[in-house]
Amino acid sequence: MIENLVIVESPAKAKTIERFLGEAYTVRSSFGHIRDLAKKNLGIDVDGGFVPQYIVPADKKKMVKELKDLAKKSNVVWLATDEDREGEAIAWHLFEELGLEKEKTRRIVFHEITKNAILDALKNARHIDTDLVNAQQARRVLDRLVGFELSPLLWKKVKPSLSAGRVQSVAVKLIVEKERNIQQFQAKRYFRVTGNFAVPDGKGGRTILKAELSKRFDNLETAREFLAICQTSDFRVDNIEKKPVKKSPAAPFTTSTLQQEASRKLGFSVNQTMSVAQKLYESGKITYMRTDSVNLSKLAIGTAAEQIKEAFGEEYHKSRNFTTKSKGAQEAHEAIRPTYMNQPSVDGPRAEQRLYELIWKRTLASQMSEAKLEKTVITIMVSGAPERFVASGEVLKFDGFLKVYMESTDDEQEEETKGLLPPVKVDELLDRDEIEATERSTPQPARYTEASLVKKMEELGIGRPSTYAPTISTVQNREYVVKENREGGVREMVQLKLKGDSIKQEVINEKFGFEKSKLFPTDIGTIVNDFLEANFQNIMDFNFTASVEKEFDEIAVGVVDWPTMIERFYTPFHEKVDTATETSERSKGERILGEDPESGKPISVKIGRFGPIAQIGEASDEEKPKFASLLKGQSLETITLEEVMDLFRLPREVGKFEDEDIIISVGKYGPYVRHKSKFFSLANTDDPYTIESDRAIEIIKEKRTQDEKRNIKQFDEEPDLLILNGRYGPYISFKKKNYRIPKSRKPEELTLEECREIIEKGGTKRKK
DNA sequence: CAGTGAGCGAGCTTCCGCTTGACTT
Repeated sequence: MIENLVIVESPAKAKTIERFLGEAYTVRSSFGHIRDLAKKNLGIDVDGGFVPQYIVPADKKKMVKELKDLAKKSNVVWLATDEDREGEAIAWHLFEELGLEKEKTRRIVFHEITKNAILDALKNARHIDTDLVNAQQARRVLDRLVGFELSPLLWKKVKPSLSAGRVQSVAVKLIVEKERNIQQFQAKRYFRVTGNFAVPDGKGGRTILKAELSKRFDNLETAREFLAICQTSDFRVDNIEKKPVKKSPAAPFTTSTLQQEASRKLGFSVNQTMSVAQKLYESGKITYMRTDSVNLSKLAIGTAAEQIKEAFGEEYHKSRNFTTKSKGAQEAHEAIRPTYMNQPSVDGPRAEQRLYELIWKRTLASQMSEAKLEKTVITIMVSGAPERFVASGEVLKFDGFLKVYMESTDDEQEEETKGLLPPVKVDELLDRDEIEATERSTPQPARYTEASLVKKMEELGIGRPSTYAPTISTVQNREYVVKENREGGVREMVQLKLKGDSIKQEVINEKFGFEKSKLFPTDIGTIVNDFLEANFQNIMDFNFTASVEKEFDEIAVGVVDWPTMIERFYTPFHEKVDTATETSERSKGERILGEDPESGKPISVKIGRFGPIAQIGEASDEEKPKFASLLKGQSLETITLEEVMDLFRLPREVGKFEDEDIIISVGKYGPYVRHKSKFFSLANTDDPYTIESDRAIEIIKEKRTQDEKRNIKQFDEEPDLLILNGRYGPYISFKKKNYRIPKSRKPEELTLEECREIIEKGGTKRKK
């Protein structure tokens, strides 16, 4: 017999709790949800009042049976799943599936994994909250209905295997809309004027006071006029204003803010952040990493305080409690923090060390004093013009939390570092050193990174901490969105410089528009988005989730009956699905761009069977149309007639090498050189339209030497058998199959006999 | 691994939110 069986969601949590509770308690985990809707026929009896059909997935059966056996032998079963909608539902599914008896079952919750919190929870047991469970059932059923009715519609109207859903479709919409904003964006040019003034530094030397003109000029003429006035003007200090400024630390990490900061400071993808955090959590170094709470336990606040006072002194400490601002936060856990605040660093892989350090610093800083700065603003009058120059500087009076941590921003605008300003007095006349008017361009809207998309989704209340990373993977796996780098362009900017008595004009080449690891919509993503927008406006509305969440809340407090709410949503929704099935055309994103000057046939672009293509002529023509695939980075929406005509210039023959033709073309994996029926990829910097034979031969030779390095060894008597160097180290390749080489052997010393032996044994087999 | 773009039809794809493994040759 077992006295007490406690069931939590996570095995790492189970281990910790078992330690706190002692021998009278057996602690197990459910590994999240144990049941889900059946996949066949929606898994919902729509006509019978939306009755869900739950099943235990195959990979959970063994675990559920084990729990069931343990539960039978237990006097009391404590359901200690998370205190939120999903956690309550997991408790209920456990109750149902394990066949628990009400008198022997207790529902308990805790928000932090500390001994006191757990002991406290045991004293405050309650029953399962059926209303809250119903709110979860409504959420689950709604998501299934939306996902499993919209996706098949897309298979019919766009392309097989596509998907749509309450969360992913809105995430794609954000990216599509951003791209369109950028396409429509009209940059404005303007002139920014800066002045350098020489000031005695009080030690016999001179120092420079940098200031910016409060006005920007729209064009070169007005900027030049102003500089001409400056030529003969005096510059006098008009006003000096000093004021104290305080900076406060950011709240401790949630999943979303951790993903953002790890992206900005460490360059991690959201997936990478989560898997590294998972490792830290499993080894007991940090608290749970999927959370929307900024709350810290009393224990953490206490140990942080000790740590701060000891390391930096009393004046650096300020205890704070943060409250969450994010929509729909359920706060079932603590913020993400180190388990032990007195450990500034940990052992382990570099990525774990770095992420841990980030978490430690952020948590510590959140309990530290504000930084105190003194901000100084100096205004300078120009005798010949009404405009004024303004110089501003900041001096750190007390560093406070900045001693350990400073939050980064997504803003890419270069902020000039402003330090201490030189000592000047009101009415002092300044020596003009140099005045510059530099042409600038208003910045285009910033494309999303993975992390900034998560931030936006959190703001809209779309998705949960456990789904941000998987959703971002889904939209990329479906090829709605691609993450990539894109080359920018170069533009000419005019600069005017007034130095001494002369004004010089110069043209500067400025790079712009370079994008690194940004999210771009694909043609399919755009077409699916437009199709959904045209037919399901309500689901694509950014407020859809927020408004259904309100209804789930009403179910959770018992005001609304859940099948009624679902019925209200489903009836009009299903009608729209039916209408779209019958009336909408297949969406191919077709655009007609013009006529082929040679044949007079129409030139168009659309989505073909294998992706975006350009086409000359129509399928109904006597002669078959000519086709060419679009290149990477080109899109149906923005490609021009000129660019399409270029596509038909491939494949090109550029010459001969070793008596065989060299052919340039573009395939599924980008531009390539073909020679002796072998393929060689072009580099990013090579242009398939202009590349000549010399460069093509160079590419062929480069690839050949590379292949030699890949080949470790081969045998004349058995040409099919190769010892190669691959992604996971050396291996044997034989008749299209690969075999692992035992670690104890040096690959270059293997004989043919030994290789055959390894093949015979089948290498190391995959374990099942 | 790279060229394709006819047509038919069977069988399959898909959601969100909880959780961890698996593991490449």
